[in-house]
Amino acid sequence: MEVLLMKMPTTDADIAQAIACHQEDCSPEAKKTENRRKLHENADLNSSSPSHEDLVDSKEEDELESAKAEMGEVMEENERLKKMLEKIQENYKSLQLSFFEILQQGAVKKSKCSSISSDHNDEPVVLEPELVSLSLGRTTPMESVKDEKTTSSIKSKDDPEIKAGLTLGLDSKFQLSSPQKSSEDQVKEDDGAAETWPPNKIQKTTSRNGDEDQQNHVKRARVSVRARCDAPTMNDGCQWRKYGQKISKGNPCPRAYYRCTVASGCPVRKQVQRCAEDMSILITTYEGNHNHPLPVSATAMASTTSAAASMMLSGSSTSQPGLNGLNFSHHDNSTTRQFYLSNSTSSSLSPTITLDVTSSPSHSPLSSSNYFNSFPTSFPRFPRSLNFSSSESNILPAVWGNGYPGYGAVPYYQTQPGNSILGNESQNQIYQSLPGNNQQGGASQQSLTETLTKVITSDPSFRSVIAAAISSVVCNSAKSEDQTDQKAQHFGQKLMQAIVSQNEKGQSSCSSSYFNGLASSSSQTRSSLLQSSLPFSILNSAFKPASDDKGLKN
DNA sequence: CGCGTTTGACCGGCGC
DNA sequence: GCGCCGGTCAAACGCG
Repeated sequence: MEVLLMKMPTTDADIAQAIACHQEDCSPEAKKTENRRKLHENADLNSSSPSHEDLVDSKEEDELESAKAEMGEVMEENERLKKMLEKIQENYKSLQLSFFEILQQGAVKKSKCSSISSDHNDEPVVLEPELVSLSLGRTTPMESVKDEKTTSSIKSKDDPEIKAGLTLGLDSKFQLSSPQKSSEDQVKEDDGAAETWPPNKIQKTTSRNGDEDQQNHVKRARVSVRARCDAPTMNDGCQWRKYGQKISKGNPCPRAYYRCTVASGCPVRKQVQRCAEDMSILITTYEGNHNHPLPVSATAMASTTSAAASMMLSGSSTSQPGLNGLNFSHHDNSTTRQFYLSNSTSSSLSPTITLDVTSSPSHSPLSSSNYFNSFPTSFPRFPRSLNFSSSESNILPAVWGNGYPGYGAVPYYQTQPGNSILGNESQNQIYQSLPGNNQQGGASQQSLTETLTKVITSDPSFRSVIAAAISSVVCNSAKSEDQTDQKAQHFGQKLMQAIVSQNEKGQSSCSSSYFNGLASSSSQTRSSLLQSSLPFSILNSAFKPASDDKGLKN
């Protein structure tokens, strides 16, 4: 049983090995041999005192009897253990089968759902069977359709979103726009369709099932990026239009609401707000997925946020208590990286993952822990946070922060006294050196891309995040017999290997070890692990043929 | 004139 | 039921 306690057998080979080990250690044959050896030793010793021969004989017989009895017991126990092992093995297999059945059922539902949606919207809607697993215990696709129907009937104003194929609204459909994609044809990052972003729309839906309602809430993932930034907004490569501003409670700085205007009907929104305790920190919260091709420079940010969201959702998509609530934390030489996975049953309507790309925590008045504690008003439980506070990522916000003069309000570095204490001259230099009328400026965006690339390749946490997202594609592809998917799978595996090797070369991190742990398992174990612990739809659009999105408007 | 921002009103959820 | 709060809308306004 020690074997079982130490390591659950995950494959048939493991189980067989466990049984073999157990037999080797505790088999009656082994015991018998041992007893015989002992008896022989005793006999040798006793032979030196023939006067006690009779006594010895009777003793030997007694010992023999007791040994036999002991052997019998051991054999019985061994049999019991064998049976237990077999039972466990059977249970494991049946559970595995059930799991895959659930996945397949989800796929069928999703397909039906998509077809219904396409009928409803008069727009071709891409079937995304890969997204199926995401609804694992979270939400049913049908419910999403219900949401959209309700929405469309209640709020016809937002029809563009719906017409654009905005069905199956799942915020969880954060998808990574891969570098390949951006370098190629800029296929649609996401049929983004999948967003029913405005929370009130979802909230409007009268869910008959509280559980499903909760599931919807859980799926509404946000990615919040904390960055030192002088500009009113970060230049993430997208075009944004401000549609509102509010003074939120507990923060003297107004929160600005932006909507993506790259394509009409794009459901992506972002909220921009200065950190109350450090005006130099800009908190940008992204929600939703773009339903249009993104500029090259925008794919970097989209990829980052999508991958981060995928990590978070990978935690929320499983109901294992061991995963949710985990606090992965690692300390390297100079920085602390933290990855909080909150309980999936969090009361927070929008689980948020935070990418902290501010300078080193020691430079910021907000240490990571303080930062987390500063959240309770909006996210009462544990916000999920990826803290990329490191010196090398320090320049990132500056690049993001070159801003859109045409979009932003009065720059905060002019109006906010707090910014006068910014000790980040390099940021200002970068910002000021950028062309004033640059909106999709090549230079700045190139530098953004380069910076992001730097960060991604230098930060093991980032790599892990992306690796996790990639792995989801690999898993999806593994289930598909489609040749394209197999290619994608092959590519994903290569990429994973590359990332893992990068991680191994670099500093150790919790995230990387997390990923390495997955990668170092046997392939069978790994695939099952990944399937059970990671989101399955994060990256799919990245490998989707561009034609898949041709039905979308814009 | 078109486009984007501003800003007060409005809406819905949530807690008491 | 009421008030608070976050989020959105849309008319008014400004700018090029």
